[in-house]
Amino acid sequence: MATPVRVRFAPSPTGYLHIGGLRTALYGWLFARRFQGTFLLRIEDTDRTRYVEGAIENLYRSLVACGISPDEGVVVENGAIINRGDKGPYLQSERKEIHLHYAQEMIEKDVAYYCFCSAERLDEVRAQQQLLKQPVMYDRHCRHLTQDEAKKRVSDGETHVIRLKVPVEGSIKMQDLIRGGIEIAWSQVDDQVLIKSDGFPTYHLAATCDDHDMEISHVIRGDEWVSSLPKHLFIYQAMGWTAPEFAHLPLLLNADRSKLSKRQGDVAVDDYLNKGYLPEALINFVALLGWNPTADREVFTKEELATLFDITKVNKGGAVFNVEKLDWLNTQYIKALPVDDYLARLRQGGFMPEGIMHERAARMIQERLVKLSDAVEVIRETVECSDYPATMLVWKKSTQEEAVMRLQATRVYLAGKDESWFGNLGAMEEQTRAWIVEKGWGNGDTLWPMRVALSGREKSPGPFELLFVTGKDEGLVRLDAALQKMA
RNA sequence: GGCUCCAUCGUCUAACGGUUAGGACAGCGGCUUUUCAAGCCGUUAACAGGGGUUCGACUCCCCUUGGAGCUACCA
Repeated sequence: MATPVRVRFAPSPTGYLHIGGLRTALYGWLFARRFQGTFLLRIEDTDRTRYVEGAIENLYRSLVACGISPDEGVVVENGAIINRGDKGPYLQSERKEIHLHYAQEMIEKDVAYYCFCSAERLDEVRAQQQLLKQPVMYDRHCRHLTQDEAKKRVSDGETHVIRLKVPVEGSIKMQDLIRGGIEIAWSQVDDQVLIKSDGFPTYHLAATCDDHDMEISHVIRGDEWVSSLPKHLFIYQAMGWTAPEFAHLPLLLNADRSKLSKRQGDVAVDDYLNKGYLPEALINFVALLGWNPTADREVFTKEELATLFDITKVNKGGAVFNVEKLDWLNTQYIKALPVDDYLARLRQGGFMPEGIMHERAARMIQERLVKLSDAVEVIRETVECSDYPATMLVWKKSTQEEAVMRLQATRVYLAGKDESWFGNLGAMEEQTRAWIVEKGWGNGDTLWPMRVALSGREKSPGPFELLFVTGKDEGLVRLDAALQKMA
């Protein structure tokens, strides 16, 4: 590839990073990595009415947490939003003058015009068109004003916008990396507003000019933009610029196949991270929504994905965000975590109370966690011995007498062991099983009462895991309590 | 309403004219087993419908149906 690959992720600072945004960003990142290109972050904040305080920081933090931080563009350092790179500024609101300049240039080239129509008039036109079931678009009332007249009204201070003067006839054939060819008739394309009456640009002008100025080689964005592609292409052509390549990503869907939205589950990346989904798992999962590198593998690091990524193989249809598969993936990732890393993440997420028993419990449950936040409850259940009826101590195929007898023997057996013996799960289990065999007992009639005595629960981790967690002293205390219950 | 796009198991997907349509999640069954979870093994389940093109269509074309997006001085 001759020109360097430069891809941007350009969200609006209207809240948190949406899961769909994460995938868009990820595909951009993967694409950039695949071709040793640059991944940059631009903030599209031209709509001042929708700006949310702190949103940029949140967006950035989420990207970094997922390991796809930008190489260039807007970055947050020590809490401050700064521009990194020589194609800035990367905050669109700081480019207002540049956009205005381009818009005026377009007026000179006669591919844009001033429009003085009031919001009321526009509403009326729209209502009328809807009533007649006609295509709803601007009626081009001001398109035929002479430039001199229009300029005079502008200099007289009349409020105005600048609109794109798109062709009225023929059609445009466009190429999309994912969809292939798309053709749209110009009769279907509106004279879109480029500069709003407040002087700020709309997305169409700002994104197009900025992509050009920032030398973006590939525009990777959501599906919702395909229908405005003609306008963007027209701007490139009118300005004499070389257009980048485009790739429009299919949408992420709710279970009912509607556009992924709040309501049916969380949509903010933060929500998932806070619940203890590992960023690696989230990335892996989201990458596979709409694309798959092989026929027989599911678990990939993002570096592996980057070497395999082929944007032309991305699916055209939308993909349902299926949390169950995310859960499974997350379990895989948690299990694969080195213990220290695992414990550190539990602490960091506030999912593990301090205390030796809690830490031991955390080690024991690593395999059974779906997400880190589940640890809170599972640790508690593993550490605490809840109250229970004496009858629970009796195994289904056994009797109370036998349970008492086994528990007594077990107590004596365990009392004879060193504290350190309880720290080696493997040996503990092996030796105890051998001891049971030696006694001629059954696993069920011995281990069941032991496990219930240690946990107070019908369902719990195994007796050896529990002993590992309680240690010698607490273990004996619980056995005594059980014996007491049956006395 | 108009325009554009999309369509393989319930879900995510593989297939790039010739396969018994493959994998994964979920489900179901079994093994293991002191319970639960995990694990292991097995299994149910799909080419939306109709026309073409072709010796041969999941793959190409058309129509129908269904779905989605857009249709703002929001992005």
